[in-house]
Amino acid sequence: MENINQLIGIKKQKLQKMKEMNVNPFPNRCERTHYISELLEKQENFIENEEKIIVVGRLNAMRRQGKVGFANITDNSDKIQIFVRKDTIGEDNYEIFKLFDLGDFVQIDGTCFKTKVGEFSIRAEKVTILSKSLKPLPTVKEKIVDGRKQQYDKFSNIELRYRKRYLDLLLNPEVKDTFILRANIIREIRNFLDAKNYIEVETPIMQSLYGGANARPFSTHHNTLNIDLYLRIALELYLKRLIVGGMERVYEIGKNFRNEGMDRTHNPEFSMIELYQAFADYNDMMKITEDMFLHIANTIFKSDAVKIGETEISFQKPWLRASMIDLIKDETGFDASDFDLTKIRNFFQKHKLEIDEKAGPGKLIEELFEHFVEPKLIQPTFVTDFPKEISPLAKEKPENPLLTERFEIFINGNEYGNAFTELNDPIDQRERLEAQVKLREMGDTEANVVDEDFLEALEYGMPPTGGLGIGIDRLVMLFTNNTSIKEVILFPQMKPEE
RNA sequence: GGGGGUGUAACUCAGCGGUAGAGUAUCUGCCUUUUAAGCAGAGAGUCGACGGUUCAAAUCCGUCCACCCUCACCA
Repeated sequence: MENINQLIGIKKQKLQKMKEMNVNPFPNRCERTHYISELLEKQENFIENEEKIIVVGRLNAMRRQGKVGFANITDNSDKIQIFVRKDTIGEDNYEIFKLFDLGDFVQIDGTCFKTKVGEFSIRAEKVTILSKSLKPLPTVKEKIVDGRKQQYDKFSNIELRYRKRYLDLLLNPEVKDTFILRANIIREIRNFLDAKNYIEVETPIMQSLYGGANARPFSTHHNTLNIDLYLRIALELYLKRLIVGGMERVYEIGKNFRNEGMDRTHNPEFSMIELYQAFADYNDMMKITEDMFLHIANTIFKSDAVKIGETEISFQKPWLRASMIDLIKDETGFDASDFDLTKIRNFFQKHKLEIDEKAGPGKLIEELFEHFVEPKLIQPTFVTDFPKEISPLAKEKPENPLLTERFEIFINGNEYGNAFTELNDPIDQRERLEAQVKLREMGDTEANVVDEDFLEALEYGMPPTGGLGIGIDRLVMLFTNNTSIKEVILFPQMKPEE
């Protein structure tokens, strides 16, 4: 502790010296004629014209040698070496230069040239402090070995990286790349849907009733209204109201909040896209899913596939499609199609799996799927026909009332999305939600609640509709080859320090 | 919640019962084309927190905290 204060003290002294020299260490304005990347792209031009240029950036390396010095500065576009010579910039300005620290933001006026060893650089004619850094940035040194960048003392402490993401972004360029990719992926989702005449909407995050998923909510309180509110756990029920309202194609990209455990694939607040299309069903949602993933892969990665470790995941159509019950049968030989609870429980016992006594056959079938099948679904797969018992918002299959027209998307052993032919029969919907309430009374804290306003909307009439939800964070993980959700969320949830 | 791991200087790490170490960063000196600049020197630490064992604890033991991995729970 003493030490860091000492380092800060030294920097404050330099700041004080600048003030004594009548130099404002935090000026209000600066100038810039070029981004660094613009100089690098047309190096020869800038050298030949001897054009006066001005760049701004953060100082991230300094090699001073007597009356001359080299430094590297970085802006949002790239980095460049600057060459500062006492004879050129003058004695007073050189005194300022000597007070520069790593981490300072500076403005460099000068011209471009190549050094003796051939590095494209800026010969400074004037250096200006733009913002003095008081806390020492961790130092990461780089060296190019055989054309590859070798880093030394990389800023790699995971906890520090997440808690101080600004340092992570600054010191680990690949982290910034991940979040740029995230932004691009979301943009391409929008482009894809906008081109199909979907309307992007925003629905309430604070809701007096929550629904649309099985999850425990966060709750809060509105003082003026004096009511308790919940943070949404899904977008679903409000988007369906819009379908009732005649918006035939809608989507929303936004955060959901679930008051549950956290791990490599779960953050309490996470981003989802949900889209709904009137006069469509879950088959249409499969097509949209395939096309959307392909669109992202094609536009951003110029490819139909991504590589995860040694595995290549191909998004080429058509993806595999198989029903949950068939997949279980293929994998284990067990036929659960009759939903015989005793038979299913016996199968659980045979495999020494823990049985949830309160669970019905549908829930247990899902558990069998998760245990035996899910990890093996590597290539993109639509797992279809979920038990009705665990799908309270999905329409049942006409030929089998135990099942629904629902699918989930599985890739590389993980779930990426959920979709169904939406239940639009208000009487059936009421029964399903009331069944959920019974589950809640039996202690299931994640069961749905009855949303009378939503049911009323259905009573006015909702057209046949297909709906689809995809986890944005996991999608980004997939496309950026990350195994932790914290790597794709800028500020993941952390316990407070101290 | 169970199991395993990590926590030492601003950063990256070594040390694992006997006076707290290295590299980088910082400071001082020398140095007008360096690039992980160099050379010489200096300063910098409640060894995550609190207890215990011991003549002696960064090191052994216990409790707690944070983070990571994993299983369970959960989308």
